[in-house]
Amino acid sequence: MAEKQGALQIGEVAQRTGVTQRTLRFYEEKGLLRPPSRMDGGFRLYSEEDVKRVEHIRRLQDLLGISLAEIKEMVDADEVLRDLRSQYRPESAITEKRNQLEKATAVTEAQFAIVKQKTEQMREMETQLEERLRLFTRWKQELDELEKKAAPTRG
Amino acid sequence: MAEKQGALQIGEVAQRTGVTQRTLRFYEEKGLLRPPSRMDGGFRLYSEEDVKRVEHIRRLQDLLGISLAEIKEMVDADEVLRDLRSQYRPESAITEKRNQLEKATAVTEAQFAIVKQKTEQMREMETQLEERLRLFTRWKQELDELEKKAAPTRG
DNA sequence: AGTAACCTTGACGTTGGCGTAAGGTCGAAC
DNA sequence: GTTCGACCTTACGCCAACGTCAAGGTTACT
Repeated sequence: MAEKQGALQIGEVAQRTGVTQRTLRFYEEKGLLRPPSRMDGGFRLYSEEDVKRVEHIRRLQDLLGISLAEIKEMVDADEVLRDLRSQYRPESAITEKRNQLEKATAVTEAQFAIVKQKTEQMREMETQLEERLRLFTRWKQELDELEKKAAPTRG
Repeated sequence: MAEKQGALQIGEVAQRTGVTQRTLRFYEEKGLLRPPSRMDGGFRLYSEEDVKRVEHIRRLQDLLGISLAEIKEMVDADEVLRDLRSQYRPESAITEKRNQLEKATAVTEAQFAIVKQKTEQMREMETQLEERLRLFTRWKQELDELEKKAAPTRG
């Protein structure tokens, strides 16, 4: 029997996600990744879900440019989400579920607000740059005409 | 005679931009801000343009989440832009101007590409979060109905 | 001329996000 | 049963982006 079906060692995860092994252990240390299962010898065994998680973390880092502490909060919210999804059957403790759901909603709404605002500002910056590019091409044309006047039909 | 009309000391700039004086000196040190003029005693005197610049730097930091080194490149490009704008008269050295213009265009296009890509990804993230929120509200409704069935018309 | 508020440079401290050995263990193959 | 690459923990190192004194000079006002 294999340790686990289709489990990945840290090296493979590192390759596939583009981060270093150090980074993976670091994320685990900081609570961004749940401690993965281990082989008998102690080697870490990651799942495909873990890979997705790492990619998600990196996207947040790259796009939002926020700290790992903040990312941890977001990712913890995702964890709540998974919990809700998995044990959606047991009808016990409905009020607790509702609480979790409320909390997850709140966190997600906060994220959404941030992302929305940033998206808007990004759009503004985009149009600004676009305008600048147009300005440049106009200037180039002006330069062209200046040169024509200065040296008309030479050669 | 005032040292300069409407010039600002470092404290005022700090207040207006929301950064510390240390940060302003730091940016100057790193070449992100041109060394401002000084009073006789050595006090820094900033212009309104400098204020805009600081705000721009912070926007880039916040929105794009990139390093100050990268921001410096962008801001340097802006400087070229200003140069072009100001000495747009002298018709000497047209080819040099064209060169600068080409360079500025290239840099701006690179920035634009980055910003465009990030904007797109942000939009994706935005819609993902939106969907998640919808999912949550659906779940809440389901919970409501579950409760109705479990305890019908009580009280 | 005194003084409070503001500024100067210099230098060391801090925090986040990892990098990089050092020394030992594990796993598979030969 | 040894070899060898992948992995383990521990721990110190490093850079960016400032924070935080310290010791003094400047300005403006009275």
